[in-house]
Amino acid sequence: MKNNYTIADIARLSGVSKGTVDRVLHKRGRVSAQAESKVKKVLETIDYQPNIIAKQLKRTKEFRVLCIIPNPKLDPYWSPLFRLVEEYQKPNSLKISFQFQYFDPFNQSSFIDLSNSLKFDQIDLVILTPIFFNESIFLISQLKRNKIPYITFNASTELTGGLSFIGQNLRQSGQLSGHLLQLLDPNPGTILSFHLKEDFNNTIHMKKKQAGLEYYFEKNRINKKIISINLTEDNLDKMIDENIDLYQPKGISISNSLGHLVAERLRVNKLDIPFIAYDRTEENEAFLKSGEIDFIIEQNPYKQLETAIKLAQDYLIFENQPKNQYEIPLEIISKENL
Amino acid sequence: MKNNYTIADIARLSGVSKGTVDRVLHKRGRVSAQAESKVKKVLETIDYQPNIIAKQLKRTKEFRVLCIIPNPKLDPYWSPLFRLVEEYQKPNSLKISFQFQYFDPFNQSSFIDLSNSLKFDQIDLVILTPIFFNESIFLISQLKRNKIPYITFNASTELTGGLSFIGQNLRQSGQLSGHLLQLLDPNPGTILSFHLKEDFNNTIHMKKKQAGLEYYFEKNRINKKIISINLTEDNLDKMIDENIDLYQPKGISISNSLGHLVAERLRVNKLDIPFIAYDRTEENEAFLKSGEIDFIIEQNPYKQLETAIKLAQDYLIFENQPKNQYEIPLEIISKENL
DNA sequence: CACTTTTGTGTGTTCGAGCACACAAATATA
DNA sequence: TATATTTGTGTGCTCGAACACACAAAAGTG
Repeated sequence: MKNNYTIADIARLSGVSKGTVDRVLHKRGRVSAQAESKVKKVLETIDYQPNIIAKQLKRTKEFRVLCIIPNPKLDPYWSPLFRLVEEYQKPNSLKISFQFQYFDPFNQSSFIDLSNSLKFDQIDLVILTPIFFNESIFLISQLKRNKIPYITFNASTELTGGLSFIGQNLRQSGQLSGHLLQLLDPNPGTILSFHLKEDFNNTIHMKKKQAGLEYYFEKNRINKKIISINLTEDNLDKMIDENIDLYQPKGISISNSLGHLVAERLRVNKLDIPFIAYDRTEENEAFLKSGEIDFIIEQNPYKQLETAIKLAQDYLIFENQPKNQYEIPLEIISKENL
Repeated sequence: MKNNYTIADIARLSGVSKGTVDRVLHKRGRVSAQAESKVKKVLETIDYQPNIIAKQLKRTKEFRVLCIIPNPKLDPYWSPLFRLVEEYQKPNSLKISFQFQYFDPFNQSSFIDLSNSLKFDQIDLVILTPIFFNESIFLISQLKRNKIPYITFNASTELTGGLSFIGQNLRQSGQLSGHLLQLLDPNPGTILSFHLKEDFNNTIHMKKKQAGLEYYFEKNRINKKIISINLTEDNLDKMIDENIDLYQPKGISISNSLGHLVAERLRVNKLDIPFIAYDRTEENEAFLKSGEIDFIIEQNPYKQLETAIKLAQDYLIFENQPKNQYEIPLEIISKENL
């Protein structure tokens, strides 16, 4: 059961030189049929696992990882990523460099511009957040053409071919949101589902959460009507007020991290409507404390990107194939466990 | 900002040989005052980070990690650990070996026996589950005496000195349990908190969960009375029935993974009482589906041990000091997101 | 003063994989 | 048959840290 055979061991066991063993292992030709069979016979009896440490020491080329992420400055949801950017930008002795490129999470054309400006010459792996559906598909097709492995996080594209996806089951999070709303007010009525400042049809996470929310009430045959409202205009406050006034909802959910905008209206209008928000931003936490927000469903983008980076290192250095998908559990935050 | 200085670089820059640089770096003496100051001057201007890969290649000694965990065969809660045991027992090229030692999670004397039989001669790191408070303290004091770094997971001992702890905030999970029970039935009344087959006073996780549960109702001034019931006898079924009958509770919680034993009684007696169970065992999942269990709070011991193992490797090989604590988020499982 | 011991310094080898290179033997081409 | 080319094989160097070893110069001892 003991291991740790080296190329020199194999050479000795098969009666050839380590150069020949190396040629057999890497299929580089220049080996006679006899020599090859001798080596292969030995390889069958032992379990040879090359020493990755030695392999990495020999490597002179630096691996380059490109991270395409939303600008942490433009959305509090993404701001925790800053710490990771700082940590992984400094040089290390592992011969892996990380390069970060930002786009505006509220503006798809900034994602397009970034995609077009990218050069994949010397990139060994890409980590990206495909929050814009169509544009991500284009970018990913480019990666495939260039045969660059990629890891997605936070949102999935339903496209196979990536090395790994790290994130939550968004549909499930929608269901969870529905369940919590139902617990908070079991009476029949209307649920308002707000989609703020984003293009609902092209932003994957919104669609999936919405689908999960609807599925929950449908599957459990609960007498509640879900009204989905997209607001991209400037006078958000007024629109939110009007919709709440119109529908008199028994519960409110929101699909991105801007819940505080809705909570603010609840506070101003002194309304006590069950409200589930997403993401642990400072603003949302404040409204959770003061009671306008009943639960926050936290997605932990920091942990997602951290996992992606660790997987990338593990893949490049130790040649460990990651699992297809890693689910970061949803955290449910209430006033009590803040 | 570029890095990757080698010992040879430093030798050249300071006008001495790499042997001398090495002696300065490792404080092994045999260096003249002049030579030392020359080398130190260079070290101050550059940011030398030794190449860990080369360091590890040179290492001949195998690191030995001892994992002291509950026997996965004796409790369904721990059974997922089997996969990890299998995966990490096979040899790798990293010169780290993992050794697993089991104790019975329902029997503290088995933990004592195991503790006494351990030899720490050639152990470089210990990973353990300190579910028995007093006995763990003794074991940990031994580890400290032998200066063996250790990582705890699943339960914490409140003792400092460990490398890292991986687990959940148990107190918080008790609060969460209380919150969910409150949502399921907001009326005043009694909550039964069962502690089955375990010594309440010596099992940390039970105490902490209980404290969290009580704190939730206290802090929010909710008119509910918490009754804590310890059952270690054989005729559990009868005792559970009697207590439910006596107190007519508005909600039930349990502090370990044996919730299915209570759920079974709810089914037999056709009772519809809100019930929060812990841990995603097969039995619990079945009762979640059929409705006796309303929520399962999952602690994911697999992910905990996996994290502990990864941290151990990272610490030994790459000399990365882990954070003091890693929280694995609690997962809330309901019928909808099973 | 002759010697032993200590101090200081540089050189060289090892870990294991990977590859360049030297060089013989076997074919191919003139 | 003489020369050129291909095929097959082994040797040896490299990556960077760590440490053994050789060996000088300096200091200590009789």
